[in-house]
Amino acid sequence: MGCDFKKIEEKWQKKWDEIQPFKAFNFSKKPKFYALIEFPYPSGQGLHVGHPRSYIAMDIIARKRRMQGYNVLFPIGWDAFGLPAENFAIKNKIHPKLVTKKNISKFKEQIKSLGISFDWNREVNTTDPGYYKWTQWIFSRLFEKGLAIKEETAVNWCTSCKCVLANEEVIEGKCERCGSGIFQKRKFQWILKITKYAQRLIDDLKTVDYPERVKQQQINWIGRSEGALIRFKTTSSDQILEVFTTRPETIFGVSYMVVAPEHKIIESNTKLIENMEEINKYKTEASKKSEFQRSQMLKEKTGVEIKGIRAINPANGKEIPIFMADYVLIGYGTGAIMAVPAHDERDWEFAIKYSLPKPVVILGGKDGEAFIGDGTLVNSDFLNGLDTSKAKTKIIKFLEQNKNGESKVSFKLRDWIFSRQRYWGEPIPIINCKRCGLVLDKNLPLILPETEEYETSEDGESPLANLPWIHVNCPKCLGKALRETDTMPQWAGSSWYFLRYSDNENDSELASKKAIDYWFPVDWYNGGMEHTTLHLLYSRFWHKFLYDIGVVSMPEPYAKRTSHGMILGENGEKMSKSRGNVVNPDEIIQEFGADAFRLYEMFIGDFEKAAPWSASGIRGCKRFLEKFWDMAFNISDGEIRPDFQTLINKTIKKVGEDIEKLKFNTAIASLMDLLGQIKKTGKITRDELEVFLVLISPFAPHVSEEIWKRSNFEGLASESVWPSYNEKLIKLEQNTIVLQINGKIRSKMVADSQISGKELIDLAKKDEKISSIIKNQNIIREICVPSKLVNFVIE
RNA sequence: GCGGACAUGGCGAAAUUGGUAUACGCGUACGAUUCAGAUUCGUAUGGAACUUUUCCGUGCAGGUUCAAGUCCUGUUGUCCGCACCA
Repeated sequence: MGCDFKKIEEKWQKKWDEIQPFKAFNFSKKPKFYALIEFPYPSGQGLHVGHPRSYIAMDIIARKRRMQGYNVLFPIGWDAFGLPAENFAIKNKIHPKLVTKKNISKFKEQIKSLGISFDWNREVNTTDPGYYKWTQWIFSRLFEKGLAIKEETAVNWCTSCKCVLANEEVIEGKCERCGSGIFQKRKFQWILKITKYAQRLIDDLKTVDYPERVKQQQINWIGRSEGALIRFKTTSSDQILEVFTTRPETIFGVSYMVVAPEHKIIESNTKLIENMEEINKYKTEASKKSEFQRSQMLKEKTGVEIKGIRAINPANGKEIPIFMADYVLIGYGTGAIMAVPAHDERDWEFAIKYSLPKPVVILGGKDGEAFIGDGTLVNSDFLNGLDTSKAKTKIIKFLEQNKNGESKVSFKLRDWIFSRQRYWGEPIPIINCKRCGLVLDKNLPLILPETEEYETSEDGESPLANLPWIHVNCPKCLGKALRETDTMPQWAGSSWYFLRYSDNENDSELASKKAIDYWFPVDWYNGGMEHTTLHLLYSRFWHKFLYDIGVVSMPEPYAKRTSHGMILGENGEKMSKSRGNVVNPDEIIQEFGADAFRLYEMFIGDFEKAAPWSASGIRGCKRFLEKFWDMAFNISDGEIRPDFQTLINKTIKKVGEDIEKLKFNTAIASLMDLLGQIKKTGKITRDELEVFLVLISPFAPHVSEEIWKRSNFEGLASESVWPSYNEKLIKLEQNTIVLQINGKIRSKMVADSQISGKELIDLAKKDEKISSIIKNQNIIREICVPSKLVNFVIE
């Protein structure tokens, strides 16, 4: 009997839309389960075969939870602000709003064709004013609490996107999106003080269930280091040079200071500095280098001495020179360091190049290189003879007493640069008033104005700057004022979208406290590793802020996070248009059906690892479904046959446990195995079919639903009850026992699982093969693993 | 350079506390069905040899153990993250 999968799939997708078996209920007597996938950016290329890997996996989990009696929230939405839609709009002269709308409907159609059990009533869209009203609302609260500030800082500038980028968006010195080089530029920007939450973002990782590599990556990104802040007086009357160091105990080994090219000591001492020309030249050259170029040059250090001012070592009062060099970064610590060449590799190289002294203050190093280990202090006055850690404590105490420094924790994490010179984003609800300063526009949502000109200008001004929209009256003094023209980055809307799902139609709050308390935390969140130091970190930060102001009741949004691997092209390379190895899910579904597609994506390999697509691999999944279809109409009334009790109970256990561990590939393998065993008998009983249908339905829901219906089971397969297994039935009455001599397999036998170890050994000795070997041999040891093996050790 | 992960047939991959290595699928070969092809079904499929049997096999070299894909030490390779972070 053939099977028209396409027709069946359409039929059940329509039916599910009507009956809505996947609707989540706010407040229910059932236990709640919140399953979340990263909502997609609806790009013009449509759905990629990589997207569904996450959706199908969470769909399987969501479907299983519903069958286990949970009130499941499994929502989807659209992360629709962002550059690609805008670039497409510019190129094709279509408003990004229209492009986005079109893309969303395409995505929606594609996702629906996969039969994912999303609750479509909960759909959200970050570009909807009813949604971004609340994104702006959160920004406003951040502003009120002083966590959103406008400041001139060094920013990453992408010349191609004509836009600033957050630190997290710079990958190997290049733009995350377009791959162009990034230059450092000073600019007034909106900044979110994520660094205020750095410690908590590390600490609370202990309270959540994330993969170890995700935690580690976040910890490394935040980059906590303990040390001291030390203030060096200078020969310029009121100029103090502040440095951060993790090795304050080496202070007697300081032979010079270094400041970053962007350091403000230059501007405030132009009169004292004797070689301004030389310095300005160095500064200009440094600013011309992109961050990528700067890191490519690695350890080749350059610098220039700042003549005219010297620093004074607070430990011994000695005067030392100050250099400017681009191996010191303005963005980390204080943008200045105390250089200890004998005990720091970078300072060592610099000191060699510029013939500076390298006084040794810790014993233990070799000649000709910097010693960075621990040891005993020498040449260090009152620290002499102490070991590194004691010296550290003592010097910090000394500095504190003299008010020249204190212990300090520093983070690599930089504040989040939050403004973008772009059209297609949430307007920042701030009004610039000459009299009142920055004033919140409380009239939300602040609607993104209509325009035909959404191209960024050459000078890097936002397209909004040219619109009459910017003229507004100050809400405080009612005088003439101007609107902020930068927009928020794409990461804004996605930093809280999971909250909106809990109560997506609320227009008086971002979501009611009651709904949030009911659904949160998210029980299981699956997403890509590429978001570990972007969305995942940003959203944890926002959630903590919302916790602090009482909007949410727990400090972490996600109880459990997992990550899927990428789906690669058939050649094992990353799928991309330019490589010509992109697989279009529409074509696959057209040819093999959604169920085969779903099965194959889960069967392809370890869920957490990258896996290459295989056109022939999906064929096997399709065959399996066809076999199943044929079998299901070769049904005979009756219970589970005794011969199948063990295997079926085992399979229930295996499939259930494997789903929880994301081992979808082995869950499917065990279903294939079971079907193969049943098929050998030429028929399937009704009870066997029922169990099999329930187990396979999360993986292949359409065909399961159809067979369920045709076999006259009650209701929907999607609403059936997940079976339990009987542990007693899993244990075999008889086992194959492996018989070994000196650890090598020599024979096998079948034995009752009840019999004792001693009896087993006796039986083994009687085995024909074994007895012929051990005859005339000295048995030194007899080892028995019940119901598994017997091993005789002979000389 | 630092941190993390991984290494198993022709391919994607399985393998509980150390206890039958290669489950399941793909591919391939042969056979059946067919006018033929596609599909489907059946059988076989790590390597080697003197083939009812034996030996060798989980990147490489050692070690622990009655027993190692699994544990330990060293080593090579691949991938990922960070990268002058003071």
